[in-house]
Amino acid sequence: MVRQTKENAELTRQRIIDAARQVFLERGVSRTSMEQIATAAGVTRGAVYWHFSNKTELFSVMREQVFLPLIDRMDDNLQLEKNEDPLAHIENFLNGTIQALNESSATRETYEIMMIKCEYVEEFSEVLRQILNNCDGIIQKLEQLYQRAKNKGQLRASKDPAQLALDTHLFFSGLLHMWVKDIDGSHFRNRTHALIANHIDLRRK
Amino acid sequence: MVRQTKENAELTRQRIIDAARQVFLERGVSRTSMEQIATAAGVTRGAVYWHFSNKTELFSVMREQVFLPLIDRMDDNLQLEKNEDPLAHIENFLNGTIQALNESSATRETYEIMMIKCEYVEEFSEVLRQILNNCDGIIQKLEQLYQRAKNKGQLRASKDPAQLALDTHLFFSGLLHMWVKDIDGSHFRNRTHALIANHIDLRRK
DNA sequence: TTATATACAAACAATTCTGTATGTAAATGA
DNA sequence: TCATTTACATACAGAATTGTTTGTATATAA
Repeated sequence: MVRQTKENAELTRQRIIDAARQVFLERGVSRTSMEQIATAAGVTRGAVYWHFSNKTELFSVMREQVFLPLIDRMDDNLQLEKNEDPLAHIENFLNGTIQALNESSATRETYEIMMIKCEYVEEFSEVLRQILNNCDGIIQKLEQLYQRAKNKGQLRASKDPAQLALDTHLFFSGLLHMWVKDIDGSHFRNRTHALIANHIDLRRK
Repeated sequence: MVRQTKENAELTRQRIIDAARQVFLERGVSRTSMEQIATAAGVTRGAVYWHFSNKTELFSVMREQVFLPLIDRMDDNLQLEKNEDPLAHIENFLNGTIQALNESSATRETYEIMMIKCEYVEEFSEVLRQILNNCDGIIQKLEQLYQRAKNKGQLRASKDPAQLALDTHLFFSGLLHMWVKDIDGSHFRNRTHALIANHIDLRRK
Protein backbone atom coordinates (compact mmCIF):
# COMPACT_ATOMS: atom_id res chain seq x y z
CA MET A 1 0.00 0.00 0.00
CA VAL A 2 1.53 3.20 -1.14
CA ARG A 3 -1.16 5.80 -1.05
CA GLN A 4 -3.27 6.00 2.11
CA THR A 5 -6.58 7.72 2.64
CA LYS A 6 -6.56 11.09 4.34
CA GLU A 7 -7.61 9.61 7.65
CA ASN A 8 -4.96 6.92 7.50
CA ALA A 9 -2.33 9.51 6.70
CA GLU A 10 -3.38 11.40 9.80
CA LEU A 11 -3.03 8.23 11.84
CA THR A 12 0.44 7.70 10.43
CA ARG A 13 1.35 11.26 11.36
CA GLN A 14 0.20 10.73 14.91
CA ARG A 15 2.05 7.42 15.12
CA ILE A 16 5.21 9.22 14.09
CA ILE A 17 4.70 11.84 16.79
CA ASP A 18 4.13 9.16 19.43
CA ALA A 19 7.14 7.21 18.22
CA ALA A 20 9.27 10.35 18.36
CA ARG A 21 8.26 10.91 21.98
CA GLN A 22 9.26 7.37 22.89
CA VAL A 23 12.63 7.55 21.17
CA PHE A 24 13.34 11.05 22.51
CA LEU A 25 12.64 9.69 25.97
CA GLU A 26 14.97 6.74 25.56
CA ARG A 27 17.83 8.29 23.65
CA GLY A 28 17.49 12.03 24.18
CA VAL A 29 16.50 14.46 21.45
CA SER A 30 19.97 15.00 20.02
CA ARG A 31 20.94 11.37 19.72
CA THR A 32 17.66 10.45 18.12
CA SER A 33 17.84 10.01 14.36
CA MET A 34 14.99 10.24 11.92
CA GLU A 35 15.66 6.62 11.02
CA GLN A 36 15.07 5.54 14.62
CA ILE A 37 11.83 7.45 14.79
CA ALA A 38 10.67 5.98 11.50
CA THR A 39 11.47 2.45 12.60
CA ALA A 40 9.68 2.97 15.91
CA ALA A 41 6.65 4.21 14.01
CA GLY A 42 6.76 1.32 11.56
CA VAL A 43 7.42 3.49 8.53
CA THR A 44 10.47 4.66 6.57
CA ARG A 45 12.19 8.02 6.70
CA GLY A 46 10.25 8.92 3.60
CA ALA A 47 7.04 9.07 5.63
CA VAL A 48 8.64 11.07 8.41
CA TYR A 49 10.05 13.64 6.00
CA TRP A 50 6.73 13.78 4.23
CA HIS A 51 4.92 14.83 7.41
CA PHE A 52 7.68 16.88 9.05
CA SER A 53 10.44 18.91 7.48
CA ASN A 54 13.02 17.94 10.11
CA LYS A 55 13.55 16.78 13.67
CA THR A 56 13.12 20.25 15.12
CA GLU A 57 9.66 20.65 13.67
CA LEU A 58 8.67 17.18 14.83
CA PHE A 59 9.88 18.07 18.30
CA SER A 60 7.87 21.28 18.29
CA VAL A 61 4.69 19.52 17.24
CA MET A 62 5.18 16.86 19.88
CA ARG A 63 5.72 19.51 22.53
CA GLU A 64 2.80 21.69 21.51
CA GLN A 65 0.42 18.77 21.40
CA VAL A 66 0.95 18.36 25.12
CA PHE A 67 1.75 21.88 26.26
CA LEU A 68 -0.78 24.06 24.49
CA PRO A 69 -3.74 22.26 26.09
CA LEU A 70 -1.90 22.27 29.40
CA ILE A 71 -1.32 26.00 29.25
CA ASP A 72 -4.94 26.57 28.34
CA ARG A 73 -5.99 24.48 31.29
CA MET A 74 -3.73 26.49 33.58
CA ASP A 75 -5.10 29.75 32.26
CA ASP A 76 -8.67 28.61 32.72
CA ASN A 77 -7.92 27.24 36.12
CA LEU A 78 -6.24 30.37 37.39
CA GLN A 79 -8.75 32.78 35.95
CA LEU A 80 -11.81 31.63 37.84
CA GLU A 81 -12.98 34.71 39.65
CA LYS A 82 -15.56 33.02 41.77
CA ASN A 83 -13.18 31.80 44.45
CA GLU A 84 -13.87 32.73 48.04
CA ASP A 85 -10.63 31.12 49.16
CA PRO A 86 -7.72 32.29 47.00
CA LEU A 87 -5.17 30.22 48.90
CA ALA A 88 -7.17 27.04 48.41
CA HIS A 89 -7.46 28.02 44.79
CA ILE A 90 -3.68 28.14 44.41
CA GLU A 91 -3.39 24.82 46.17
CA ASN A 92 -5.91 23.29 43.80
CA PHE A 93 -4.07 24.66 40.82
CA LEU A 94 -0.79 23.11 41.93
CA ASN A 95 -2.40 19.79 42.73
CA GLY A 96 -4.20 19.85 39.41
CA THR A 97 -0.98 20.16 37.48
CA ILE A 98 0.53 17.25 39.33
CA GLN A 99 -2.63 15.30 38.67
CA ALA A 100 -2.27 15.99 34.95
CA LEU A 101 1.17 14.42 35.11
CA ASN A 102 -0.14 11.40 36.94
CA GLU A 103 -3.00 10.88 34.54
CA SER A 104 -1.34 11.29 31.17
CA SER A 105 1.76 9.38 30.19
CA ALA A 106 2.22 11.59 27.14
CA THR A 107 2.31 14.63 29.41
CA ARG A 108 4.71 12.91 31.80
CA GLU A 109 7.02 11.84 29.01
CA THR A 110 7.00 15.22 27.33
CA TYR A 111 7.88 16.93 30.61
CA GLU A 112 10.71 14.50 31.14
CA ILE A 113 12.03 15.05 27.63
CA MET A 114 11.91 18.80 28.00
CA MET A 115 13.54 18.83 31.40
CA ILE A 116 16.35 16.31 31.15
CA LYS A 117 16.46 14.97 27.62
CA CYS A 118 16.77 18.11 25.55
CA GLU A 119 19.53 20.65 25.00
CA TYR A 120 18.39 24.23 24.71
CA VAL A 121 20.76 25.54 22.07
CA GLU A 122 20.32 27.19 18.69
CA GLU A 123 16.80 26.47 17.38
CA PHE A 124 15.76 25.23 20.81
CA SER A 125 16.59 28.46 22.61
CA GLU A 126 13.31 29.76 21.26
CA VAL A 127 11.48 27.06 23.19
CA LEU A 128 13.22 28.16 26.36
CA ARG A 129 12.01 31.71 25.80
CA GLN A 130 8.45 30.47 25.38
CA ILE A 131 8.72 28.54 28.61
CA LEU A 132 9.96 31.60 30.48
CA ASN A 133 7.14 33.69 29.05
CA ASN A 134 4.69 31.11 30.28
CA CYS A 135 6.29 31.26 33.71
CA ASP A 136 5.80 35.02 33.77
CA GLY A 137 2.11 34.56 33.14
CA ILE A 138 1.76 32.06 35.93
CA ILE A 139 3.67 34.26 38.33
CA GLN A 140 1.42 37.20 37.55
CA LYS A 141 -1.70 35.19 38.19
CA LEU A 142 -0.30 33.79 41.41
CA GLU A 143 0.44 37.33 42.47
CA GLN A 144 -3.14 38.40 41.79
CA LEU A 145 -4.44 35.49 43.82
CA TYR A 146 -2.11 36.28 46.70
CA GLN A 147 -3.21 39.89 46.50
CA ARG A 148 -6.81 38.79 46.89
CA ALA A 149 -5.85 36.51 49.73
CA LYS A 150 -4.19 39.45 51.40
CA ASN A 151 -7.26 41.63 50.90
CA LYS A 152 -9.33 38.93 52.53
CA GLY A 153 -6.97 38.78 55.47
CA GLN A 154 -5.89 35.21 54.77
CA LEU A 155 -2.19 35.95 54.77
CA ARG A 156 0.29 36.31 57.56
CA ALA A 157 1.16 39.87 58.41
CA SER A 158 3.06 42.09 55.98
CA LYS A 159 3.62 39.46 53.35
CA ASP A 160 4.24 40.82 49.88
CA PRO A 161 2.06 39.07 47.26
CA ALA A 162 4.76 39.49 44.62
CA GLN A 163 7.35 37.74 46.76
CA LEU A 164 4.93 35.01 47.74
CA ALA A 165 4.06 34.41 44.11
CA LEU A 166 7.71 34.07 43.15
CA ASP A 167 8.38 31.80 46.10
CA THR A 168 5.49 29.56 45.09
CA HIS A 169 6.58 29.52 41.50
CA LEU A 170 10.12 28.55 42.44
CA PHE A 171 8.83 25.90 44.80
CA PHE A 172 6.61 24.47 42.11
CA SER A 173 9.28 24.67 39.45
CA GLY A 174 11.61 22.76 41.75
CA LEU A 175 8.86 20.28 42.56
CA LEU A 176 8.18 19.55 38.91
CA HIS A 177 11.88 19.01 38.27
CA MET A 178 12.24 16.67 41.20
CA TRP A 179 9.01 14.92 40.32
CA VAL A 180 10.37 14.19 36.86
CA LYS A 181 13.85 13.18 37.99
CA ASP A 182 12.54 11.02 40.80
CA ILE A 183 11.64 8.19 38.44
CA ASP A 184 11.11 5.46 41.00
CA GLY A 185 8.82 7.72 42.97
CA SER A 186 10.46 7.09 46.27
CA HIS A 187 11.27 10.68 47.17
CA PHE A 188 8.74 13.05 45.74
CA ARG A 189 6.05 11.54 43.60
CA ASN A 190 4.03 10.18 46.48
CA ARG A 191 4.55 13.16 48.75
CA THR A 192 3.55 16.04 46.53
CA HIS A 193 0.16 16.48 48.12
CA ALA A 194 1.58 17.01 51.59
CA LEU A 195 4.36 19.21 50.26
CA ILE A 196 1.92 21.49 48.50
CA ALA A 197 -0.37 21.64 51.53
CA ASN A 198 2.59 22.52 53.71
CA HIS A 199 3.77 25.18 51.29
CA ILE A 200 0.40 26.91 51.24
CA ASP A 201 -0.05 26.52 54.96
CA LEU A 202 3.14 28.50 55.54
CA ARG A 203 1.32 31.51 54.15
CA ARG A 204 -1.85 31.18 56.16
CA LYS A 205 -2.48 33.43 59.09
CA MET B 1 56.94 21.53 19.02
CA VAL B 2 55.81 17.99 19.37
CA ARG B 3 56.72 16.94 22.88
CA GLN B 4 55.89 19.33 25.73
CA THR B 5 57.18 19.33 29.26
CA LYS B 6 55.01 17.82 31.94
CA GLU B 7 53.84 21.22 33.10
CA ASN B 8 52.98 22.32 29.58
CA ALA B 9 51.07 19.14 29.01
CA GLU B 10 49.05 19.87 32.11
CA LEU B 11 48.32 23.34 30.76
CA THR B 12 47.19 21.83 27.49
CA ARG B 13 44.92 19.48 29.38
CA GLN B 14 43.33 22.33 31.27
CA ARG B 15 42.95 24.37 28.08
CA ILE B 16 41.07 21.45 26.58
CA ILE B 17 38.75 21.29 29.58
CA ASP B 18 38.09 25.01 29.40
CA ALA B 19 37.53 24.82 25.67
CA ALA B 20 35.11 21.95 26.14
CA ARG B 21 33.13 24.01 28.62
CA GLN B 22 32.87 26.88 26.14
CA VAL B 23 31.79 24.67 23.24
CA PHE B 24 29.36 22.69 25.40
CA LEU B 25 27.82 25.99 26.44
CA GLU B 26 27.47 27.24 22.88
CA ARG B 27 26.44 24.08 21.10
CA GLY B 28 25.20 21.73 23.80
CA VAL B 29 27.01 18.58 24.86
CA SER B 30 25.56 16.27 22.21
CA ARG B 31 26.21 18.50 19.24
CA THR B 32 29.75 19.20 20.32
CA SER B 33 32.36 17.20 18.43
CA MET B 34 35.88 16.44 19.58
CA GLU B 35 37.13 18.38 16.58
CA GLN B 36 35.33 21.52 17.76
CA ILE B 37 36.76 21.18 21.24
CA ALA B 38 40.26 20.65 19.84
CA THR B 39 40.00 23.68 17.59
CA ALA B 40 38.72 25.84 20.43
CA ALA B 41 41.66 24.70 22.54
CA GLY B 42 44.14 25.35 19.76
CA VAL B 43 45.17 21.71 19.39
CA THR B 44 44.17 18.75 17.23
CA ARG B 45 41.96 15.83 18.10
CA GLY B 46 45.12 13.88 18.76
CA ALA B 47 45.78 15.94 21.86
CA VAL B 48 42.22 15.64 23.08
CA TYR B 49 42.21 11.85 22.69
CA TRP B 50 45.61 11.71 24.38
CA HIS B 51 44.26 13.37 27.52
CA PHE B 52 40.71 12.00 27.49
CA SER B 53 39.40 8.74 26.18
CA ASN B 54 36.17 10.22 24.87
CA LYS B 55 33.68 13.06 25.21
CA THR B 56 31.91 11.50 28.18
CA GLU B 57 35.09 11.37 30.23
CA LEU B 58 35.95 14.93 29.28
CA PHE B 59 32.49 16.00 30.37
CA SER B 60 32.86 14.22 33.70
CA VAL B 61 36.19 15.84 34.41
CA MET B 62 34.83 19.27 33.51
CA ARG B 63 31.86 18.73 35.78
CA GLU B 64 33.83 17.39 38.71
CA GLN B 65 36.33 20.20 38.56
CA VAL B 66 33.52 22.57 39.42
CA PHE B 67 31.18 20.41 41.44
CA LEU B 68 33.42 18.50 43.80
CA PRO B 69 34.80 21.69 45.41
CA LEU B 70 31.30 23.11 45.46
CA ILE B 71 29.90 20.08 47.25
CA ASP B 72 32.74 20.20 49.73
CA ARG B 73 32.02 23.84 50.37
CA MET B 74 28.34 23.07 50.93
CA ASP B 75 29.19 20.26 53.33
CA ASP B 76 31.58 22.45 55.27
CA ASN B 77 29.12 25.28 55.30
CA LEU B 78 26.20 23.23 56.50
CA GLN B 79 28.13 21.31 59.12
CA LEU B 80 29.18 24.23 61.29
CA GLU B 81 27.83 23.36 64.70
CA LYS B 82 28.51 26.66 66.34
CA ASN B 83 25.46 28.46 65.00
CA GLU B 84 23.18 30.17 67.45
CA ASP B 85 20.76 31.10 64.69
CA PRO B 86 19.97 28.06 62.49
CA LEU B 87 17.58 30.00 60.27
CA ALA B 88 20.20 32.64 59.54
CA HIS B 89 22.58 29.82 58.87
CA ILE B 90 20.33 28.38 56.19
CA GLU B 91 19.90 31.80 54.69
CA ASN B 92 23.67 32.26 54.56
CA PHE B 93 24.09 28.90 52.94
CA LEU B 94 21.63 29.72 50.17
CA ASN B 95 23.14 33.14 49.61
CA GLY B 96 26.61 31.63 49.56
CA THR B 97 25.72 29.27 46.75
CA ILE B 98 24.31 32.10 44.69
CA GLN B 99 27.45 34.08 45.43
CA ALA B 100 29.57 31.22 44.12
CA LEU B 101 27.64 31.44 40.86
CA ASN B 102 28.15 35.18 40.69
CA GLU B 103 31.84 34.98 41.36
CA SER B 104 32.96 32.14 39.12
CA SER B 105 32.16 32.04 35.44
CA ALA B 106 33.31 28.41 35.25
CA THR B 107 30.77 27.50 37.92
CA ARG B 108 28.07 29.51 36.19
CA GLU B 109 28.79 27.93 32.83
CA THR B 110 28.95 24.41 34.21
CA TYR B 111 25.62 24.87 35.94
CA GLU B 112 24.09 26.13 32.72
CA ILE B 113 25.49 23.20 30.76
CA MET B 114 24.21 20.69 33.25
CA MET B 115 20.77 22.24 33.50
CA ILE B 116 19.83 23.10 29.95
CA LYS B 117 22.60 21.93 27.64
CA CYS B 118 22.90 18.27 28.50
CA GLU B 119 20.71 15.23 27.94
CA TYR B 120 20.59 12.75 30.77
CA VAL B 121 20.47 9.48 28.85
CA GLU B 122 22.63 6.35 28.82
CA GLU B 123 26.05 7.16 30.30
CA PHE B 124 24.73 10.45 31.63
CA SER B 125 21.97 8.90 33.72
CA GLU B 126 24.68 8.11 36.24
CA VAL B 127 25.35 11.83 36.63
CA LEU B 128 21.68 12.40 37.36
CA ARG B 129 21.81 9.80 40.11
CA GLN B 130 24.80 11.54 41.66
CA ILE B 131 22.96 14.84 41.59
CA LEU B 132 19.95 13.32 43.33
CA ASN B 133 22.18 11.76 45.95
CA ASN B 134 23.69 15.12 46.59
CA CYS B 135 20.23 16.62 46.93
CA ASP B 136 19.39 14.03 49.56
CA GLY B 137 22.40 15.09 51.58
CA ILE B 138 21.44 18.72 51.42
CA ILE B 139 17.86 17.98 52.39
CA GLN B 140 19.01 16.00 55.40
CA LYS B 141 21.22 18.79 56.60
CA LEU B 142 18.51 21.36 56.08
CA GLU B 143 16.22 19.17 58.12
CA GLN B 144 18.73 19.04 60.96
CA LEU B 145 19.04 22.79 60.92
CA TYR B 146 15.29 23.25 60.93
CA GLN B 147 15.07 20.78 63.79
CA ARG B 148 17.50 22.90 65.78
CA ALA B 149 15.59 26.02 64.86
CA LYS B 150 12.46 24.35 66.16
CA ASN B 151 14.19 23.36 69.38
CA LYS B 152 15.24 26.94 69.85
CA GLY B 153 11.69 28.12 69.30
CA GLN B 154 12.52 30.02 66.13
CA LEU B 155 9.85 28.37 64.01
CA ARG B 156 6.20 29.07 63.63
CA ALA B 157 3.97 26.69 65.50
CA SER B 158 3.72 23.04 64.54
CA LYS B 159 5.96 23.23 61.54
CA ASP B 160 7.55 19.95 60.56
CA PRO B 161 11.31 20.29 59.96
CA ALA B 162 11.26 17.58 57.29
CA GLN B 163 8.57 19.38 55.30
CA LEU B 164 10.30 22.72 55.71
CA ALA B 165 13.56 21.23 54.50
CA LEU B 166 11.93 19.82 51.39
CA ASP B 167 10.13 23.09 50.74
CA THR B 168 13.40 24.98 50.99
CA HIS B 169 15.17 22.53 48.77
CA LEU B 170 12.48 22.75 46.12
CA PHE B 171 12.50 26.52 46.36
CA PHE B 172 16.24 26.62 45.94
CA SER B 173 16.27 24.08 43.18
CA GLY B 174 13.73 26.17 41.32
CA LEU B 175 15.72 29.31 42.05
CA LEU B 176 18.90 27.86 40.61
CA HIS B 177 17.07 26.76 37.49
CA MET B 178 15.50 30.15 36.99
CA TRP B 179 18.77 31.88 37.81
CA VAL B 180 20.47 29.92 35.06
CA LYS B 181 17.71 30.31 32.49
CA ASP B 182 17.26 33.99 33.22
CA ILE B 183 20.34 34.92 31.19
CA ASP B 184 19.73 38.64 30.93
CA GLY B 185 19.22 38.81 34.68
CA SER B 186 16.06 40.81 34.47
CA HIS B 187 13.82 38.48 36.43
CA PHE B 188 15.77 36.60 39.05
CA ARG B 189 19.47 37.23 39.14
CA ASN B 190 19.19 40.57 40.88
CA ARG B 191 16.38 39.59 43.20
CA THR B 192 17.71 36.42 44.75
CA HIS B 193 18.72 38.07 48.00
CA ALA B 194 15.23 39.36 48.70
CA LEU B 195 13.67 36.10 47.58
CA ILE B 196 15.81 34.09 49.95
CA ALA B 197 15.17 36.47 52.81
CA ASN B 198 11.44 36.27 52.17
CA HIS B 199 11.55 32.49 52.00
CA ILE B 200 13.29 32.19 55.35
CA ASP B 201 11.13 34.84 56.92
CA LEU B 202 8.04 32.77 56.14
CA ARG B 203 9.32 30.26 58.65
CA ARG B 204 10.11 32.65 61.46
CA LYS B 205 7.82 32.95 64.44
C1' DT C 1 -13.03 7.86 -16.53
C1' DT C 2 -8.94 10.02 -16.49
C1' DA C 3 -5.54 13.31 -14.90
C1' DT C 4 -3.43 14.75 -10.98
C1' DA C 5 -2.03 15.09 -6.44
C1' DT C 6 -0.96 12.36 -2.40
C1' DA C 7 1.43 9.38 0.79
C1' DC C 8 4.63 7.20 1.16
C1' DA C 9 9.22 3.73 -0.02
C1' DA C 10 13.69 3.32 -1.86
C1' DA C 11 17.91 4.97 -3.60
C1' DC C 12 21.50 8.46 -3.69
C1' DA C 13 24.98 11.85 -2.55
C1' DA C 14 27.39 14.44 0.62
C1' DT C 15 28.93 15.43 5.09
C1' DT C 16 30.32 14.59 9.68
C1' DC C 17 32.11 12.18 13.35
C1' DT C 18 34.48 8.55 15.84
C1' DG C 19 38.22 5.71 17.19
C1' DT C 20 42.53 4.11 16.06
C1' DA C 21 46.87 3.69 14.00
C1' DT C 22 50.97 5.72 12.74
C1' DG C 23 54.52 9.19 12.74
C1' DT C 24 57.73 12.15 15.28
C1' DA C 25 60.38 15.51 17.83
C1' DA C 26 61.54 16.52 22.13
C1' DA C 27 61.71 15.54 27.18
C1' DT C 28 63.16 12.44 30.54
C1' DG C 29 65.66 8.88 32.94
C1' DA C 30 69.50 5.79 33.45
C1' DT D 1 74.72 10.05 25.97
C1' DC D 2 71.39 7.12 24.41
C1' DA D 3 67.17 4.54 24.77
C1' DT D 4 62.70 5.21 25.90
C1' DT D 5 58.57 7.59 26.81
C1' DT D 6 55.68 11.28 26.18
C1' DA D 7 52.72 14.56 24.03
C1' DC D 8 51.02 15.43 20.65
C1' DA D 9 49.88 15.90 14.91
C1' DT D 10 48.43 13.52 10.93
C1' DA D 11 46.32 10.01 8.27
C1' DC D 12 42.94 6.36 7.71
C1' DA D 13 38.82 3.49 7.77
C1' DG D 14 34.28 3.00 8.77
C1' DA D 15 29.81 4.10 10.40
C1' DA D 16 25.97 7.10 10.91
C1' DT D 17 22.99 10.84 9.47
C1' DT D 18 20.88 14.19 6.71
C1' DG D 19 18.28 16.12 2.99
C1' DT D 20 16.91 15.26 -1.56
C1' DT D 21 15.53 12.86 -5.49
C1' DT D 22 13.11 9.53 -7.78
C1' DG D 23 9.67 6.01 -8.20
C1' DT D 24 4.93 4.42 -7.66
C1' DA D 25 0.43 2.77 -6.43
C1' DT D 26 -3.67 4.68 -5.28
C1' DA D 27 -7.08 8.31 -3.54
C1' DT D 28 -9.38 11.95 -5.11
C1' DA D 29 -11.33 15.49 -7.94
C1' DA D 30 -13.09 16.99 -12.24
